[in-house]
Amino acid sequence: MEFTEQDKRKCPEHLSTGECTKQLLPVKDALDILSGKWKIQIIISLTFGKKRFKQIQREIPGLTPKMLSKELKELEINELASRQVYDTSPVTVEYELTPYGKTLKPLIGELHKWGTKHRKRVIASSGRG
Amino acid sequence: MEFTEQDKRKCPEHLSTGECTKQLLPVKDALDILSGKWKIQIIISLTFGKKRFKQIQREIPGLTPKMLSKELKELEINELASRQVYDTSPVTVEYELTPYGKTLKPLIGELHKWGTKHRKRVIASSGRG
DNA sequence: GATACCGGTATACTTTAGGAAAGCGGTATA
DNA sequence: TATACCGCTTTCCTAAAGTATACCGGTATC
Repeated sequence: MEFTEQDKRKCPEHLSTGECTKQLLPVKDALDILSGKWKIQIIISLTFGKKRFKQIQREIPGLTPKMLSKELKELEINELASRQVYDTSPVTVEYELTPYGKTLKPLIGELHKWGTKHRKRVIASSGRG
Repeated sequence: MEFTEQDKRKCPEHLSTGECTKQLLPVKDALDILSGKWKIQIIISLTFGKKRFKQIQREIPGLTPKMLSKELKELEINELASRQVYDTSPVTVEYELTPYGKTLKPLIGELHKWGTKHRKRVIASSGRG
């Protein structure tokens, strides 16, 4: 049996491949920055205002200092969060979303929106099942 | 030195913690489904229409059959994609986004939007640095 | 002097994600 | 008979992500 003609009708590979790869890169960039178990949780925590190290850790259950430290460094490198050291003793350190970091809000909003709907859907269907 | 009063002014923990954890769960749900190296790429590929197994693999460079198979199964379980088997021989299998899967489009749109801006920003600053 | 807070680091470990390569039954093609 | 396509699965392995635990200098509290 011959599939070639069928393929062209059902799966217009020649039309999609170029567009597809063009879409891929920026989406991957965004996910690189947001993925990982803790990063978004930290960002969300910071959307509610300045926070100190231990304070973030207390807000996010299970987060170890090693992970928090590592993630905060990455957020700093990507200029999404800033670190302020106050010359008190012992030192006070505050983390804050940068204006650039705040540009993530619509995206997080969409994640929240879709996640909420999905949650309802899953709960509803598990109730039935 | 006393930090307690300062803390209350700068870091209103009592105001944010409840809200923060409320935001966390749905966002984590959404990321659970989208994170991983291939899932979004596969979803994007499917937004351009029905695709066959090998066709998806060809469109996404580096994607092994093992990974594709695994990710497609997860997409099916989450009802984001559907699998259609045609009784030809050898068998023809087509994957397609479900209507529910298509509800991800705005979210992917935001990922794309932010990713694109970020990309420009990074390229611009690496040019300066 | 013991304890507890702060903002982390260091070390060692486990777990997970992902990659490489081969192979399966079935069919068609040379 | 050999090769190549389809839609996968299996096995083995590495690298990265994440966890557990202890610790550091400094200060304040009991």
